[in-house]
Amino acid sequence: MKISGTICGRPVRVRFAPSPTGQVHVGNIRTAIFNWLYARGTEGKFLVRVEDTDRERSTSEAVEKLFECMSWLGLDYDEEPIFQSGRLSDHVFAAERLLREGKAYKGFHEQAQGVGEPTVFKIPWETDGNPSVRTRGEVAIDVSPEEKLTIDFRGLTCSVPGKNEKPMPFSASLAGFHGLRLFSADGRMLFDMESALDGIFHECKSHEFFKVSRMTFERREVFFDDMVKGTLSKPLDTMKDLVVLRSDGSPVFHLANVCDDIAQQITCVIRGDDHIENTYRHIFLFQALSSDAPSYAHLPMIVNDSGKPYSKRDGNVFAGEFREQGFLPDALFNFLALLGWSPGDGREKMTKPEMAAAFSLPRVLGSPAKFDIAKLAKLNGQYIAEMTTQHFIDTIAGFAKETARERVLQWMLNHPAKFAKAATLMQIRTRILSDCDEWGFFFPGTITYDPKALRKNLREDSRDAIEALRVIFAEFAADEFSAERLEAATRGLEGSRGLKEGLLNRPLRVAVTGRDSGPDLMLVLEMIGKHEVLDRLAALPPAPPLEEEEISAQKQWSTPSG
RNA sequence: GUCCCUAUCGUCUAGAGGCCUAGGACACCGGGUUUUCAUCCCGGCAACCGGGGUUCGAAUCCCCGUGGGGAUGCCA
Repeated sequence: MKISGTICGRPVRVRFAPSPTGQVHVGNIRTAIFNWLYARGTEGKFLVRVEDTDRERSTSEAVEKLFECMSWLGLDYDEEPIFQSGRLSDHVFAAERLLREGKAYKGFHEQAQGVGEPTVFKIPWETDGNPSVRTRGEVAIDVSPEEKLTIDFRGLTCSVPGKNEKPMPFSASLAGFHGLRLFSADGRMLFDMESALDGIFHECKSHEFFKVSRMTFERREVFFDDMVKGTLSKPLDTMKDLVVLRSDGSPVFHLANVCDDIAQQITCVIRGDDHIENTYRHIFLFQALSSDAPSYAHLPMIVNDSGKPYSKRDGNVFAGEFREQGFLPDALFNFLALLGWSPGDGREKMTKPEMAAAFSLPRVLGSPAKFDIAKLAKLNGQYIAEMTTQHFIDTIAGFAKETARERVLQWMLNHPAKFAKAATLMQIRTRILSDCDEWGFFFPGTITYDPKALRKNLREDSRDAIEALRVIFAEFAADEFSAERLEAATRGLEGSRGLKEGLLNRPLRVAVTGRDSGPDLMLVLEMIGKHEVLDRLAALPPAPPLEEEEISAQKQWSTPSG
């Protein structure tokens, strides 16, 4: 049973609106995922809008990467994507309309000669009957009397006492100051804006005051019900008018974004909570353009260990990096969906349809989440473990091709049967696909030795035993080189030398594979084959000396603490 | 400075006033299985930021702090 696909009767339409900057950040991916989940869970539409107005960074290559990333993750979308750059005339037209209707004005500051003036959207003065604005009551604010206070249709500018009474510049749109009155230090009223309103708005009158030490006004605030965070609000007297068209006539993000949301008939904007401040202003823009503001859901950010936005410095950030390291798209999708959201019943590993069915915006957390790569790796390993062996082999093969892993490709090409067998043995211990780089010991050729393993497991006595095993193994016919016989021979030597059963396994493993852990040793030996095993046993390198780092680490360990 | 958002184990989270002796997962530590490792199973460690209220009762509601983040652009 699916949730109804409508809000107030309108079918759900959400969008993913990334800027194509070459790489797709995990934060953006998660935003896309939440949008997608919401659309799919409500039988709504998931749309894409490429916000490519930053021409410096937006290249066709970047756009291509973006779509490639979405398809990799299985983020299928419903209508033809739109490109913001192609909608320039619409944006400029909207700005002209705002100007014509007196909802915007030209010029903000004194501009340099010869340069045009920006178009500025005015936070509307008149808000009676506006369902997004409410009154919060009378407030009084201290003003620094030594600084000038000016009022005109563009807003109020003054200074307010900060720390140590030091005047801090303050400016805001006029819309926040209904019923404004200015007072001097001795409590005398200097100005009552009510009577001056006509002059300010119709004759562009400007007022200047000195020695104002207090102002009172009726505070009003813009508010909306965020589907994630609940009711959010901001006083109008803390807001400024915003530029919608630059001096050169190009639209800024706010205008383009709102126009396009209107054009795409977006019913719900799901985006990062770094946009909350924008939303307060966008609501007025929607209204000014005769459109109902969509509902909003602001997602908490993904942060690093220090609580800062997760960035390049913190490890993998881009979809491409996860892909190259061998994370599976479904695992990454699943993991990211669980950052800030949970189905509430303890389920973690879920399919896309399961997530879509369980997803709901009110269940999304309001607080930021840290990116824990270890948990992703575990989940990725689970996805790998649950593949059929054939699927795993195909996945590794595809991955090796895609990431141009020459060595791995050579193994596949030259020893297909052995490769398949190696994959079978390694699947359960693979967490990320790039782990396949470590499979070299299965195949003929030089192997690398873990120096620590070599030192620990191949001292003189065990080297002697290994040599004895080599001689025994050499007696085997090639077709007798089976796990059972190898096992029997090894156990036999241990018996005759009075060694504990199994004691030779580790030295033997290190001698042949270069490492001290891995799949069943005898199976591995059988796979590698008589010829190669004997070669390696004969060419055993000496144990390397302790490296300096390790020595100092050992010293630290042996130092009694406290 | 001002404004906005935010606060449960190290991490992701469950938690809608009494089901809470705060549950699960990852990580970590022990034990079992595996002659290793991994998987799997069992167990352990480990949290309600602080202070005030409201209430018979607060992790949960309110206020004030504090910490973290964001905004304060003719960036997106």
